[in-house]
Amino acid sequence: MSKRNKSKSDDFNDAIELMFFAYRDFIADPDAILDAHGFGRAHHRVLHFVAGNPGISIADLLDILRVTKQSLARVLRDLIDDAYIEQRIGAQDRRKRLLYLTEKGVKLHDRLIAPQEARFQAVLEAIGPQGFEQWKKTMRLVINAQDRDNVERLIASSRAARDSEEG
Amino acid sequence: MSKRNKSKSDDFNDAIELMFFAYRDFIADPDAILDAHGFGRAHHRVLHFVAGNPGISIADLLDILRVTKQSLARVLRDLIDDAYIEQRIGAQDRRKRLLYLTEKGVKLHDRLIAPQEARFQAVLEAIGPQGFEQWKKTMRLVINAQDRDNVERLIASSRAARDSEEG
DNA sequence: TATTTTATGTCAACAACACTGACCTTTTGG
DNA sequence: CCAAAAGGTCAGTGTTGTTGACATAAAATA
Repeated sequence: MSKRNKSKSDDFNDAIELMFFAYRDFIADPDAILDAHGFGRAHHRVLHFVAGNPGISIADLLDILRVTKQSLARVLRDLIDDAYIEQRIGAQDRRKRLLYLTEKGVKLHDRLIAPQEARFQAVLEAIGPQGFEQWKKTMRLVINAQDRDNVERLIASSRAARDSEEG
Repeated sequence: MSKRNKSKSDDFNDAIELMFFAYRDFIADPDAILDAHGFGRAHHRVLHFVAGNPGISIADLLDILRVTKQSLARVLRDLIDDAYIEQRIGAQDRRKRLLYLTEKGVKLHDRLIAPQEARFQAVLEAIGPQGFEQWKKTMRLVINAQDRDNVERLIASSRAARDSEEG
């Protein structure tokens, strides 16, 4: 018997490669749409998290994206100049610039997530609701333990934002 | 009953955000190690796929990474100059430059994947072997349908490469 | 009220990593 | 012999990230 059994290190290597390839395809979808607008992935990320967290402050957005404010400023400037995002001065704290998608911004964001939703629709159809829930549960475990609570809160708040629009 | 049920669009948005955050943490692990060597993520990707596919040609590596040869050339030059990777002229086709990790390259690659293996070790312990297999099955479905066979072949060949070293 | 801190904006320089386009050599295969 | 394939390289460009420094307005505090 020279044939080796499947080892743990095999399993983990599979997982590492699956993360790479799955993310590569997942993120490649919206690129063509972005290109047509002269935008990049950085713009996409900003649109997405402003969509999910309307009224978010610059500081909070920086925390999510984990980039410097100079880096954020560039893409945010593009999005504001082209009227995809608007800033409103905070009511309680007038130092804060609260970010909202404009109607135009909502439309672009919808177009960007459409192929990603379609991708997961196909996954859901293939494995069923239970399997899909299992997968999400597992993905949560891939996230750093100390970040999980924050991510849960973010996901919950973006649900709430979507509910109040669609509902 | 003003409370909305959980909708499909909620599920998909969860999935999209989980992909973002899981990948962010997953990929952040090796960065500190890379920094110490003056390398970046591009170097990591090259090391990883040469490790999994010893003797791979430039063209095949370009197919996997989906970058231009000019982009690959830069990081490959760094890795060859610092003796992490060596090139051998193809025996059958002398035009080909087959890539192999040196001993030094193997060591660096081992250090880079260690935190990622540890991450998935923790996931495996939390959900068990069955759940882990389910997760991998689902991740395969996230990959573009037309790419799945290629990815399967790649994963299989990197298993074989590891087996012949460790076994 | 005076001072400090916070939130944000902005300028400049730089680096990593991707791109396009062009051109070159070596080797293979018809 | 000659076209095609595999690879290397040079030059220029763009996106996205970084540091560091400095500015302003508003809030918080002494």
